Amino acid sequence: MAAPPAPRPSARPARRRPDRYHHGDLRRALVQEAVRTIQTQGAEALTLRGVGDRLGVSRTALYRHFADKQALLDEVAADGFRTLRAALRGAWDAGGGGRVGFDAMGVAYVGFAVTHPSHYRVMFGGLARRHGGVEDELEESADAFRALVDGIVALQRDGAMRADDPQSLALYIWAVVHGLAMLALDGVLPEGVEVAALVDASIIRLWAGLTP
Amino acid sequence: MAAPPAPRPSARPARRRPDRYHHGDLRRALVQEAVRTIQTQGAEALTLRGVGDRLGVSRTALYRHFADKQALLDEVAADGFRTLRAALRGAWDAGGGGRVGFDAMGVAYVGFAVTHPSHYRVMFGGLARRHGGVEDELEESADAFRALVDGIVALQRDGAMRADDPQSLALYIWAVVHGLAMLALDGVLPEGVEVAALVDASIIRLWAGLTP
DNA sequence: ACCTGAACACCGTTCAAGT
DNA sequence: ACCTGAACACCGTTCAAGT
Repeated sequence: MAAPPAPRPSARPARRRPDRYHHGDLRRALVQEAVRTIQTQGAEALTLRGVGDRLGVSRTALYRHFADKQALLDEVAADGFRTLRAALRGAWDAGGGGRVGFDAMGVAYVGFAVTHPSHYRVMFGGLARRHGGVEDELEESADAFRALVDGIVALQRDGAMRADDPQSLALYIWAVVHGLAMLALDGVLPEGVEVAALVDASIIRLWAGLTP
Repeated sequence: MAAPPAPRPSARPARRRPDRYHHGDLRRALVQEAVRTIQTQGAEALTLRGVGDRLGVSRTALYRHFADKQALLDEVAADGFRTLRAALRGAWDAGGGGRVGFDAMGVAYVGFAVTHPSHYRVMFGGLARRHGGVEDELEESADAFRALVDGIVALQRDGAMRADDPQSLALYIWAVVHGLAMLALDGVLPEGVEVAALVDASIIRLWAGLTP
């Protein structure tokens, strides 16, 4: 078995190159650490000091890569929309498209929110601010939304869904799954109501309004 | 017409009782001021110092009436649910019940969220914490939910809505309006999409799944 | 270019003290 | 009982300074 590749062999003159700067890509490391913190401890536990500490970096190092804390959160949100879009496309493909694939997308959407509650909240919490800096996030969220519209168009082509404006239908469907996700996250579902069962039942109700 | 009842006539000996402590009901004043601040400046602008200042009271006076800031927010949320419930019942009654009244409730629900965005967020943001202190808020939110269930039962009695379990139907309908409200609040609706038009179209789609 | 340490303004909360 | 002022721990952010 070959030895692991020497890490940047000529890059350290003495023993470690005085441990100059910790990261080749601190920006990425910061986002990853923020995502990890949010997922494990919640968004309110995310402090710049904590992120820096855990990365072995000063608490102001972050400002070399982000304008402020919100800019870091925007990047976290964009990352979440990328993951969500991949989950939606994966569910659609795994279901072989059609109504099965479409339903799988709905389940996958709520499933993402329920398994990443804090991340999901950050994703939507930041979108409200319409001014500069959220372009990346808006781009990614639009991409995720497009996965839904694509499914609708495919279903319409097969005559499986009514021929209304795809974007209008998509907004309505998005509202349904987003509403289910938020109700589940906010813990307002009465005792004994399983999220999965509610989602299944809702998708059946939903389809009654979507058939041609 | 009889004069209005005198407000505790013997309760103030001199003229104002040396202005001792500012309020007969500081607790209520704190909640009102918090609601006002949230409505006009947003929830992130709500600081205990600011509320105290505006009421001419020290910044720690609040702790005589609330365990902490979150307890104040819980009260704010409960107040919001009371207002929401009244708006829903009012819409139902104004529409004379039936499908017209039901649709009016949907419009009123989203309307409340859109006109009180920060308050609406506080109402749901606090519900997630299942531990002590939110009982008032849970009570009020359940009451608002009941306004919806009552409407469903009435419609079912008239044969205007399918005879599924009212609570399950109510959760589904709540998810739709809550999803619409949150999408509108989070500013993710594409340019040119009017909230009112989206709500109207959604209610039509929704009804397709609700008729018997 | 990239990172650091000290400093600043602001926050929620505690607590001994006043009436 | 109800309120106050000083103090504490914690936060995001700025900035002059280091390499």
